Amino acid sequence: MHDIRRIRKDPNEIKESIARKGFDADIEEAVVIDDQWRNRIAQSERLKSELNKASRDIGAVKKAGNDAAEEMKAAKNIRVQIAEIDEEANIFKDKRNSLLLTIPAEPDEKAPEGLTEDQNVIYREATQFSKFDYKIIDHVTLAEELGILDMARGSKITGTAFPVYIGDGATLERALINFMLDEHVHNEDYKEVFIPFLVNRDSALGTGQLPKLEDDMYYVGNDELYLIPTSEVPITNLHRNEILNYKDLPIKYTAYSACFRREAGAYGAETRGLLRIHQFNKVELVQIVEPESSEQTQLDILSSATRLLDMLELPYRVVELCCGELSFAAARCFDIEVWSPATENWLECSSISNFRDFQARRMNLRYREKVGNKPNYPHTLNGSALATSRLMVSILENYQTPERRVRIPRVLKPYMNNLDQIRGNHP
RNA sequence: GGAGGAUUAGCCUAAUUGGUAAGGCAGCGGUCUUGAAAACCGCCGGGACUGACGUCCCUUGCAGGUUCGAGUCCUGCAUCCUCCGCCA
Repeated sequence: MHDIRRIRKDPNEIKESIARKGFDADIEEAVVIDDQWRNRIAQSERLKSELNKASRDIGAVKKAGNDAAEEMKAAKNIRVQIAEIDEEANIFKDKRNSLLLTIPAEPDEKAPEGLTEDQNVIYREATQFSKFDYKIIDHVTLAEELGILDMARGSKITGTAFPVYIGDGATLERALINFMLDEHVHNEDYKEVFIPFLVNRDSALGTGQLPKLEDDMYYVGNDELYLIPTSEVPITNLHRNEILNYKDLPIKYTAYSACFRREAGAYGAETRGLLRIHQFNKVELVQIVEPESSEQTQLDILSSATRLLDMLELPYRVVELCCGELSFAAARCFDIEVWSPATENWLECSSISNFRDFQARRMNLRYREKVGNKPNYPHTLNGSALATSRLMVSILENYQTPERRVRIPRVLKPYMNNLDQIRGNHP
């Protein structure tokens, strides 16, 4: 949520800024409503001051054994006035806040201009491609042939685009997750957390999934809970409504979670097999840092993620999103894309975002630079490192042999009982 | 799910029949000291207004209610503890 004081100072600054994202918002209206709120609050506080004084006087009169009926009557009158004014104040406050909650984060100065995908910028050119002198078949055909993936049964037990991994496929999925977590925890200094996969409404509002993405989340009505679309939501919200000590920063968390996305309206060729599924696995990195260091932190997270792809020896490139492609809460974002040789497509397997103070403000997350100082908003960042489903696609295709087997990437072998190849049903 | 108890600022602990949150520890700044400790002084939940000094409002798990006035009384909810029930 944006700083209403800043908006009041210069409504056009934010208006122009979010226009880079292709957004428009009635910011003047928010200021008008805020004026109304301020007006009521000032009145209310003046009356409360009067009431407090009157009450203390009544106490003194009664203690002295005198009658205070008149004074009590007057005081009651003040209370009634306060109730009326507070009610109005709350209406204005709610109205102002729900308006503010629909205004997206401002893009970073460095975010490239543009509103559509083709205006994204290649931030880092593709790494070395594998050369094949035989035909590579696509991941679904191969995986189902090998018997390590079963889309049809997933569809039977749950619905379309809920994959079932079987045998070495299931082990490979688990190997990827464990490999990535181990790297972040043991070869970097992230703290591992295991979080709930359902969150309440306040959490989803805090990181900015709500109100905009309501239709993209699975909602459990009985308990008013949302299935998480990413572990960013529970992890970042761990410190919602807290005031952190500057000595605690940076906070670095990593977690595995299943992620659930309804992907409303998304069907077609791009959804084939594991390309776009309703439940997938992801290892996430989240950092809470002081504002001055967030730009560097985002690059750090980017290299933590690309390091995994280097180790997995998969071809990838890094794309920086233009303003219009940035998510609601993001100020700047890098996507990492792995190569699918069968379809000759780039597949997004990571998104690394700097939210600056946008999420912190929404969730009232603050830190104190020094004792006695006013609390300040930290910057929050996160990045997938990495989402497994498209890695799986890329592994199945890039590590495919002429015999239609799949070699196991070197770094994953220890996690696969030193298995060399997935042979599946092939001899 | 049921019964009983608990929740006061980072931690610990007070507050008479309802009278407007007292204190300790830790922490930070200062005086003193060669340095440190001790001692002493100040700060030590959030917010609004103000150039500043300050003034005011809110805060006893959360949300309501009763009252001139609520940590205290009433209702609902949450969390924790104990016991019972259920359960991978």
